[in-house]
Amino acid sequence: MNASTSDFPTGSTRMSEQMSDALPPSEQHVRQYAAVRNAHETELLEDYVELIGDLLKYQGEARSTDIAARMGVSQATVSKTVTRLKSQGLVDSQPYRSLFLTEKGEAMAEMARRRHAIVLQFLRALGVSDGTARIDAEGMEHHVSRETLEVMERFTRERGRD
Amino acid sequence: MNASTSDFPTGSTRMSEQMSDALPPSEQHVRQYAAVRNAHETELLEDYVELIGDLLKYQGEARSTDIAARMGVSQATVSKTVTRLKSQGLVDSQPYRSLFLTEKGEAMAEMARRRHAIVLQFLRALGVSDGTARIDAEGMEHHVSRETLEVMERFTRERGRD
DNA sequence: ATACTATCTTAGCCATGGCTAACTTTTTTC
DNA sequence: GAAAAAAGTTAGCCATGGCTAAGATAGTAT
Repeated sequence: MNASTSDFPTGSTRMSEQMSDALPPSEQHVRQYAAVRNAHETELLEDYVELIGDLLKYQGEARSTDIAARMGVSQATVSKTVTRLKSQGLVDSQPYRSLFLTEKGEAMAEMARRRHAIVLQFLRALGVSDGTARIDAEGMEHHVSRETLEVMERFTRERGRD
Repeated sequence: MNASTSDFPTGSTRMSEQMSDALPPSEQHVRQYAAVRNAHETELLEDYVELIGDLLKYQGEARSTDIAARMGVSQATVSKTVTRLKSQGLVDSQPYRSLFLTEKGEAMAEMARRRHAIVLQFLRALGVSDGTARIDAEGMEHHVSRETLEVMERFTRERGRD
């Protein structure tokens, strides 16, 4: 099981002083859930594109095998997803050859990479251990708005760096 | 071709410094993605259970209509998901009647509610606006580990301006 | 009591994202 | 240069999470 589902800090939260647990107005509530569903749609594609970009950058090549190995997924699954990436104009490749990013894919990768880095550095600046920060950043990055990213960046700049 | 050899282009010994964008070792990378996939599995069920708990608490009843309206989803979708919740022993209900949480569902709801509150309060304490904090918290909450939650709690307690 | 309305369920569709198994192509090795 | 290994693809399975349309049940008004 996942740490984030089974574990919980034992300290009390004093949330009774705050309305944080009251139901938001319906329309706002809908927007929240819609935002989450929306993020989920692109999440996996962003992860692929980000990983492909990193592989190209650090290993010169992005092969399906490497992706499968790093994502912990079968090659067949990678193949299928890559088809989708190509149909969305994010990736370019010849059969049985290395993968490349289109301009659009490049832009998405760069955005994802930057966002990932901001979240990761923020968590570390906050005092979270490296291993945990990496895991949490991977999951959180797709759900952090522009505004929050800016706040995180500022925080890291001002108080960060141990 | 495949250079599974040097994942970490060396140079800096302190990878907490500037290595934030380098590829982590494969096994660690796999763990990161696995954690995300894992979180996704329970994410929706947690959201339902949390919402049902809130509805029971603040409206006395949890009807499919309310859930559909708040989640921005069709009643049919709610019906289907509730079937799954029941099969997992999280929810209890008679056909055409209000929904209730089992003990297990109650526990999950309580956990989700507290985690949600911690993340939300943390974001606000950080300086993120309320609307954005609500949206981001909804997406982030499922990906925040116990360790990070504790750090967030401490931060809110010490520097929080509620 | 009947009819209308709101709520809930079921059936059947689609896309996504996993998997295994079987096959093809490319690369390596001898 | 042929055989073996590795890499990539395709086909077909499954569960999830959306949807619409149609039917069943419950609640409310007349």
